[in-house]
Amino acid sequence: MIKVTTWNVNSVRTRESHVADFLAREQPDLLLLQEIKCEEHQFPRMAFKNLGYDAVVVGQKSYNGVAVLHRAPVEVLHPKLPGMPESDTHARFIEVRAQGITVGNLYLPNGNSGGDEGYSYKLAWMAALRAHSESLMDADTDFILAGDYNVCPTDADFAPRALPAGDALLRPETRAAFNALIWTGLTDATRALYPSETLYTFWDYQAGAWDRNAGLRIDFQLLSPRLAERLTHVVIHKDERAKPQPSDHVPVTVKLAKTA
DNA sequence: ATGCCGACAATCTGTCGA
Repeated sequence: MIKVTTWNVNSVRTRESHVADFLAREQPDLLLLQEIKCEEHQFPRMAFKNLGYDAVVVGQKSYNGVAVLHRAPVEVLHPKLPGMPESDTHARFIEVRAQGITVGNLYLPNGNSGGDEGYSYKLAWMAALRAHSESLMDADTDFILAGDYNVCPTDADFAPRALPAGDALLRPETRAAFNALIWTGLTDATRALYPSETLYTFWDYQAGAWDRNAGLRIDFQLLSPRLAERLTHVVIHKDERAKPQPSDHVPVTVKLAKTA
């Protein structure tokens, strides 16, 4: 069995105790973090090392940033998304190899800020992610692409009035790009096990979104075909959002059965 | 709800998030 969790923590330094509590309680093999909002030297390694977890970190000052916490050794395959230009300095992707699986941890651009340029960046990022998935499929790799996608793929993935019309998370071009990624052969783990339930992974801090359950489902674990066949459990750790000083996102865990 | 909350950098207000 392998257990992998993705979690946009909205600052790993602010959420250090929440992350430590989660590791101690849930013991995932891999914890994929997004929006750590710090540089690598600021990452609170010791708090997690004490629990038996090491970290590989791709950080930057103030914004973005991703990390993978792991108990067994991992190999870093890519510290940024293949296909994006060198000039792109956003810390949004890290891919590791662990326990016979390639795991891409991603923080996809929001696309609502920066005008046309900001939205074009989102679409370029999604096109590169799709191309990367195709290349992994062509190589017959077992892989997971997980993280904060900043996409509501269908109208079932956001609460009524939780987003304004025309938001970058639900524009037709955004959804088309997400579908194109899925159509490389990926399975949305949550929908594979819960095809028609109302499920969210994010609730805005504003406007009482949590109290009104005005949420979004934007955190996904997408599985390559053989891994999809091994999928046994998906857990959306909704209780994390009710804690004091929570992230606006909650963790999403998948469990995959051992290979036969 | 083109900003209600929250994090960050800077220094108190601006930017970003989704």
